[in-house]
Amino acid sequence: MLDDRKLTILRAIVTDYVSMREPVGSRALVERYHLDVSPATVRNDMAVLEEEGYITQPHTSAGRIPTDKGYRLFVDRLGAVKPLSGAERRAIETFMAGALDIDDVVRRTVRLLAQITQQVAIVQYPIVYGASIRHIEIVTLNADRGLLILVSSTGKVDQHIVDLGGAPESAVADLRGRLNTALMGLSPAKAVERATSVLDELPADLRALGTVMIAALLELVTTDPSTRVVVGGVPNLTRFSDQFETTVRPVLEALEEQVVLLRLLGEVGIAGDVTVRIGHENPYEPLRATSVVASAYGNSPDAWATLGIVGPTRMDYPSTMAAVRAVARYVGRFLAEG
Amino acid sequence: MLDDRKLTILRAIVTDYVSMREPVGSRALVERYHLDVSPATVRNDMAVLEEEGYITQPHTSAGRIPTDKGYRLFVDRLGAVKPLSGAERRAIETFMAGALDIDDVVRRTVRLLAQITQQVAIVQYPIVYGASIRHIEIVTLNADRGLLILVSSTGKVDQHIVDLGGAPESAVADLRGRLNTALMGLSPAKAVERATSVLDELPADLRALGTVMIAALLELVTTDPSTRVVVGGVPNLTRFSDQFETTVRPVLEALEEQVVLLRLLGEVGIAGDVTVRIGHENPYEPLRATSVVASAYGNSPDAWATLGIVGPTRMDYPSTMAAVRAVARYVGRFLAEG
DNA sequence: GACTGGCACTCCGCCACCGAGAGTGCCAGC
DNA sequence: GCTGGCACTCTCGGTGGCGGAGTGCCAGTC
Repeated sequence: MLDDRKLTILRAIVTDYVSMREPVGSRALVERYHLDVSPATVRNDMAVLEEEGYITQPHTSAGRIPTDKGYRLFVDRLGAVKPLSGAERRAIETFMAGALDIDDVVRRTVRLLAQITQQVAIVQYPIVYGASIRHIEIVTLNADRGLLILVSSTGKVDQHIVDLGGAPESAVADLRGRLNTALMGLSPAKAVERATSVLDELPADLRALGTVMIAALLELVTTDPSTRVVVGGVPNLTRFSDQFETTVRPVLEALEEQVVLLRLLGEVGIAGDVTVRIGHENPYEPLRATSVVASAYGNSPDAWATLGIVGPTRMDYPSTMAAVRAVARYVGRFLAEG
Repeated sequence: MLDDRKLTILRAIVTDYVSMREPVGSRALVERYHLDVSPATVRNDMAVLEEEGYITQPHTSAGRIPTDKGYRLFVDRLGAVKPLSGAERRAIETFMAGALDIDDVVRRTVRLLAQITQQVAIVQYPIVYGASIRHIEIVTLNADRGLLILVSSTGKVDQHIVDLGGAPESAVADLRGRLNTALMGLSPAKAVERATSVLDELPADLRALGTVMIAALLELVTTDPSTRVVVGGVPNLTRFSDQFETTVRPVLEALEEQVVLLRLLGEVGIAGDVTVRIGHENPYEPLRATSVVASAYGNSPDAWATLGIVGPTRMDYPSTMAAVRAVARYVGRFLAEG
């Protein structure tokens, strides 16, 4: 159905439309891409492509623009991988060098990604599957309030305010010791399991405090795990002021909701493979005029999460995909090395 | 120079322009505000107001709009304080109820502020001046890396990755003990002072580890203090799509830079007083078409910081100021109560 | 059968033009 | 000091004409 020339034409339409931002016509196509046929022939092919749903016309007697389906075919079969420029490679190296801790890595990653792709970047905090509990601390702030602090083997620190109910310092110290010996080195899942039996073994006078504490611990372990997402490069949206209602507003609204962002990043493939969701393929309806390019990152089983960018469907997919992949790989290595 | 009627007219122009979003003319003014004079008289007054720089015309034969100077006078002398609606009061109560920890309070505050004012909200993390060091913990992650954790009396937890250089667990425990006894209960400033003398008292075998650790401690205490800022309500910007270049783009760019945000919030008065910076009064040049309404919050010396909103100069100052003040007060009380 | 040149047609974008409407400044008069 | 009247200016919406870009189709050619 689609012979080579038609595919070439589709590829040309996509590249041209992305760079020129205008519907592309048959004459321009033959001239710019040295197709050795006449405009009329190209028109015939375009008619077929349109019939098949790969391209469309904004109005009669305008050039053609790709549909979501057209972009999809382009991404799947036509886009040549565009290698990163030297400057981009250097940017990646220098951006990440000297990162301090997890927070810093994530912050730098999001900036980097936004800068290279010139789009809005989203980075999810690494999920620490293989992590184990390294230390549990209970700090009393005053007679009533204390702080439960949980340190994981990956260096992540979570805290939760707890009500001590006026328990004496000795009781707190006792409980801390019990919790540490019981839970140290366990995975979160195992810790949850074990925690309830710890509760049963507690002497009566620690029972009340222990219940509160383990509830807090449970909440830390279950709810928190890196549902956190960081966003950057929002001003890049201003490049699309002509698509205010279809792109700028919906993206700004999506960025406000962590839940939406997580859904957007969700269901990406294995690390190293870039997933592209084009227009209506997005799970979040208002973003039907934008595309998401995402990838998992983190090559160790210890740290694994996703990152990506959001932009108008009319974007330079080869470059963007290359950039997302490169950043994902680099950050993955960086995390693995420590 | 400016008699009562002229002031009334200026007030009317500001209120009308803010609500109608159109230059306001003499006839409309007389009708809507029951001024007992003719349009011609109003015109004469307007001519004076224009000469004095309080209002201006977008073009000849258009109505007048306020200048920054006009808004300034309005805010200083003319704006009647608009009490919050019942719904707004209830929103404040319910939004904050059930906040878990400092992070949660800040997150809720920013949402609340954005929702009530319908503008972009900015909240700075509380600076803990009166805070003292409550606990210092050192957790070893592996042979080389450890985590220094600092808990303050306000429940804030900071951490920093440190290089243990293969020091034995006993040395780490020893150092932890020394640091805790030496620094517990001290204010950050005092702790910095004291830390260097702790270093001198260390036995030779702890010297290397101690140096690393105290450097990390110093960095935590000095650099970190709540230069963090949280932003919310960005989609509210889309209400001003007609002012894309003057409002939307510059604000998005400002939001990307923590430094800029801190400067914007900077130099506000004492808690409870709302500071308004109109247009060119802003320290950040690109925001010359927008205003900042900010207030300090936190009525205890323990926790003190600023919050505010950014929006177009054409905003409802009385309502916005009332909302900012109300939220600042409420959050202040909330923090003080614990 | 595939490609091409030619041609009629459509639609957009631009510009000029016009009239209505809103608002002003100014002036003479009360 | 205020007012009614008047001429003037400028914006805004609608209309019409025109060039250009691009298409679809058809008959003809290789």
